[in-house]
Amino acid sequence: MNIVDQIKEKLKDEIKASVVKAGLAEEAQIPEVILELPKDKAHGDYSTNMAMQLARVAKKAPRAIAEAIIDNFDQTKASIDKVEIAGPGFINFYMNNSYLADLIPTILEAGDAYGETSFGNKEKVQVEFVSANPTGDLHLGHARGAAVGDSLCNILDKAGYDVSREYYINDAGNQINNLALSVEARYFQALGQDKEMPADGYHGEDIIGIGKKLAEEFGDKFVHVEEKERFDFFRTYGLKYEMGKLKQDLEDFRVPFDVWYSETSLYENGKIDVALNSLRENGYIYEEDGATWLRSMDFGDDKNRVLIKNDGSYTYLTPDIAYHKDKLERGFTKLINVWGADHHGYIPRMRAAIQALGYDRDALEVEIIQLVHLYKNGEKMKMSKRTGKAVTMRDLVEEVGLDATRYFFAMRSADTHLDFDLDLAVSQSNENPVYYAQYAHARIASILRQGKEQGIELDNNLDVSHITAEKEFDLLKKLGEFPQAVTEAAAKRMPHRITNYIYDLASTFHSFYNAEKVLDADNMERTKARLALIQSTKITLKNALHLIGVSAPEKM
RNA sequence: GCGCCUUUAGCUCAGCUGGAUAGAGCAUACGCCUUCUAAGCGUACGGUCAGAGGUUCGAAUCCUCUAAGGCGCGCCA
Repeated sequence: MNIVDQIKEKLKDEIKASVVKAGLAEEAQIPEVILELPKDKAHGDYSTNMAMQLARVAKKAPRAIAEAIIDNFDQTKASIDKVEIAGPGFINFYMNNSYLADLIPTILEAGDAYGETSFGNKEKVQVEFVSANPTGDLHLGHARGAAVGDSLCNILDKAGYDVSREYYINDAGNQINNLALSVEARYFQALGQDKEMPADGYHGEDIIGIGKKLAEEFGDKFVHVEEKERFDFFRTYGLKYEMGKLKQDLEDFRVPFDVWYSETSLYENGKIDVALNSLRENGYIYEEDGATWLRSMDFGDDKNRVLIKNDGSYTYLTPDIAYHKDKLERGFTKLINVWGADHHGYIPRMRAAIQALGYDRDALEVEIIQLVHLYKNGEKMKMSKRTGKAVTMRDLVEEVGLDATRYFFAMRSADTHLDFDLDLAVSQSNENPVYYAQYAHARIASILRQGKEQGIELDNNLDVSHITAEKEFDLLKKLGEFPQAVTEAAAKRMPHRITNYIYDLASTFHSFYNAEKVLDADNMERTKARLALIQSTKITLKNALHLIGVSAPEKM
């Protein structure tokens, strides 16, 4: 628990004590003390609505209750300068903020670890995201899912969860056969021969590339090979090629995975059969019209679902159920799936399946990523996977830059439709907030460099009592909020909270920078204290930026 | 038809557990570099929180209904 939390706890305890002392309510009747950070500075550093909450229990007017509370309040117990009653019955606390300076050594010592909390209690959480079919390039929607998923994992990790990041490889279904046929067609075409693309073929440029590559490497060798063998080769080759590209693209996007989970492996090790048997034993399976069905309606789905088609093959759902069963058997108590909006209808059946397997349906949580629309020259760009005209993640990063792309995706709440204005993101103007945040970091780095050149070193027994200016305390307060920002972003699964925090912190620093000078040869004590303050800011800013996969440059 | 998401300043979006006068950025207007990075800071302008009811000390926030836009509703994945 850091200094800020400690002060808040003291304040809460003293509020409760005052309520009891004033005879307003029994201890058990007191609701949890809510401390807010007032938006308006004139309302103090913290405020509570306790008096309003107690109005019913105490049968008194809120302002009278507030009077009674502060009459019994011991200010010395929580570093308080002044207490006031305001508005309908708010109690505003004005803190003696000198305690905040103690944050500096805490942050300097914690370094990269600053912001870590034990909120998650090491709970085993599995996050599955991206999981795009290996049949083409990653497009914008995947990029958003990758950015949000990765940021979420980083945040959960920081908040004390035990996180596994996983990618489910759909390497078994029909789409892979279509991939093989598409590769085959492109190969023939590269050789100048006529070959039509399959009806559900993949028209991406990457597949054309594979065809050319194979033609160059093998010439017309596969034209003369038997069809079955040829198909198998193209299937294996195409899959390997696509997966390799996919992994590279994600790595370049700063999105690492702990586990790449193959759908095919579920066929090979019999886990699908095990899952089906389990469902059957539990009595949630029946046969009809030559197919095998799951009674998902028993658990809130609006239809029952086919597991085995009348041609004997599985639907997409079946191996996925086996995969989720496997996740739970590996000891994860929370499964978070990050899905595109076009899959949201899939949630009830997956939840139902988990329940039918005998697990808690709420173990599965699905974060839906809404669609991304790309705008260029003020016009919406058409995106079609079929014609292969979709803008790929790689194109986007190349054009916009990695940091800006990651920041842009992390900036918005995932459940809103995102209009990605390409012209705006590409422009190196200050409209792009990533520069704003990075600039703050680079500015700090520059001051620290110059301090060093002037021979000013940070010593360990620094005296923080020279922190006295209002802008300094504003900055400290913001630094102290970081652990809570991480906790809240984790609890609510909202990475964009971190981006908001970053922006706030950068803004607070820029404001400080313009008001106060750090390096001052005439006041070496204060200079040292301020160097420590901005070093703390640098650490916090960098930690926060890394949570959303954005770099913190030393120079700009 | 049913389900999910969205609707807040001219534009793009925040808004925490229901809290005080709803906030940023961009755009517009005006200030601030002989001084640590002006990719910055400051001031001003800008609002029927889609609409209507309800809950209560108090609603952008919770509930119901309506409207608009998006997505989904396969023995596709």
